[in-house]
Amino acid sequence: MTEHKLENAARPDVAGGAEILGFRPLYRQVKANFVRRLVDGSWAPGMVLPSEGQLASEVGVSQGTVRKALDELAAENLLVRRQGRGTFVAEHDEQRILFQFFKLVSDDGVARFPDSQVLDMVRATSDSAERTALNLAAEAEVIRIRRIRSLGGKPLILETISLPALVFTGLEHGPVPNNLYSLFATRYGITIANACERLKAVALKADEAEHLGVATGTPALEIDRIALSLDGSAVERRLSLCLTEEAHYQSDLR
Amino acid sequence: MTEHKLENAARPDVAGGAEILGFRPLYRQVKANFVRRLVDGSWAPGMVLPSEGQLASEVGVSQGTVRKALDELAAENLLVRRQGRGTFVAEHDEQRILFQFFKLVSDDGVARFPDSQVLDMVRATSDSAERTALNLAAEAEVIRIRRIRSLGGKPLILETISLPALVFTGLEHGPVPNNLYSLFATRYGITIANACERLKAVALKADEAEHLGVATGTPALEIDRIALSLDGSAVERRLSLCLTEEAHYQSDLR
DNA sequence: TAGTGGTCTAGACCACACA
DNA sequence: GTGTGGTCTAGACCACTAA
Repeated sequence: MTEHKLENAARPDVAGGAEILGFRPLYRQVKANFVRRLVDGSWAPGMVLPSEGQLASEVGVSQGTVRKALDELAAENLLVRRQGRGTFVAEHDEQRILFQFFKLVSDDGVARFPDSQVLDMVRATSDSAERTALNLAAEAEVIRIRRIRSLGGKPLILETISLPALVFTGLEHGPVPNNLYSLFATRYGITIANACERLKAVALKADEAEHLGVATGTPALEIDRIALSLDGSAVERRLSLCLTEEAHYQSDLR
Repeated sequence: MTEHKLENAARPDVAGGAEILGFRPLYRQVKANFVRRLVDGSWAPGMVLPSEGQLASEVGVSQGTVRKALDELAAENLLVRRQGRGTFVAEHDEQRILFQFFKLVSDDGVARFPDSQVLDMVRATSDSAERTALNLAAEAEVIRIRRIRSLGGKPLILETISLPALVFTGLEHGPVPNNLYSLFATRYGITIANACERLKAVALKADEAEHLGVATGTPALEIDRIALSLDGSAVERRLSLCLTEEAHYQSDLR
């Protein structure tokens, strides 16, 4: 049986162990413990977790404390809880991507997943923007993928994806699936947990415009995404140029 | 003393009252009760709420149930909880607006609140876009405000705000503060709870460009915001044209 | 019918703010 | 010190799912 211990014995912080770092609630430690299992792959996407009671006795806390840890992970979309069935490790299926990461929606309100057509894929020395985005050392190499994404046969997005070559070894040989994040998970054990995007309006350059079948200078929405893995490290930079004649970026402020 | 009752007596749903609508947890009813107090103004922005224990005995449930309702409201930014001090009704101060509603950030990463200069303010018949956004009847009137928002003296945003004239009576006479949402709350008792934004890239028209001091055709980020009040009704439409040479729209995907 | 997550309760204790 | 929210526990019962 695999070992999954908390920081200390029974009640680490209460029994003295958190003098400097301040107070660290038990359920946070339990949560960190669970995140570790997600990172190291002992809890893989799609799996059913043990029941709350089992987990509770395993880590030596009450069921309510386990519940609070699981609830937070579910709120972060890392787990999915279903009453009567169990708690599952979230998968990067199209539905989740569409819901969580794909904010470009057709103006008629229907959210669809675009298909993609790869233009080129190279392994090259990173440029400075890539190094900043991905926290790379000078001279580090990246795998660079360019593709066109279309909705209903109409080119909509010109996408440039940069990945650290050291992490995604061998990716440049082989096909590029439409759903990259699913590949990251299955082939490299890397879960994309969240991302931040910076949006600007830009005028398309000649070559960009040509790929999208519009005139040079056409305004486009530039989305500069940095995707973070479960452990918080930047693992993907994705620069998208989007036509917004018949689509828009949906942002909900709560 | 004001009356603040739950739907039924002690345990409405458990004691039979939720046959058709399905199950409605007690803490949701408590939450709805609390939202009502926020809407009708008996809990006004800035106020301290009674303690959890007091609320619990008032509505006749356990402290844990009240806690769960309060926690959800805090998660929705309607309340602010501070350990050792109490639970407060959220205010629309600059900090909150900056954090919750203002997503345009200078590229250097410093988030600042822009000043604004009103171009004009009229009361007029709504156009069709405004009627759709605000759910207005044909011929309904709106108050329309146009203003320039600047950061460090540099024009950044051309903003057109449309408000239902029937709701914001008399607003067109009188000064327009920089922080409109605070005015909505204090003068009209309307709390902006959340908003949704649709973003596009557009080319500036001649008059728009002139106001912003750039060339006609310059690409701009168009933000079409619909702001909803606590009760879920659309109370503001705000169309912003933003220059994104030195700023960007920050969107975090979790 | 058995097992899971979801709700509700009651009580103890901890961390924090303020007078 | 006193009062607040925050954590942790234990146990009962409810709602949902699947066998």
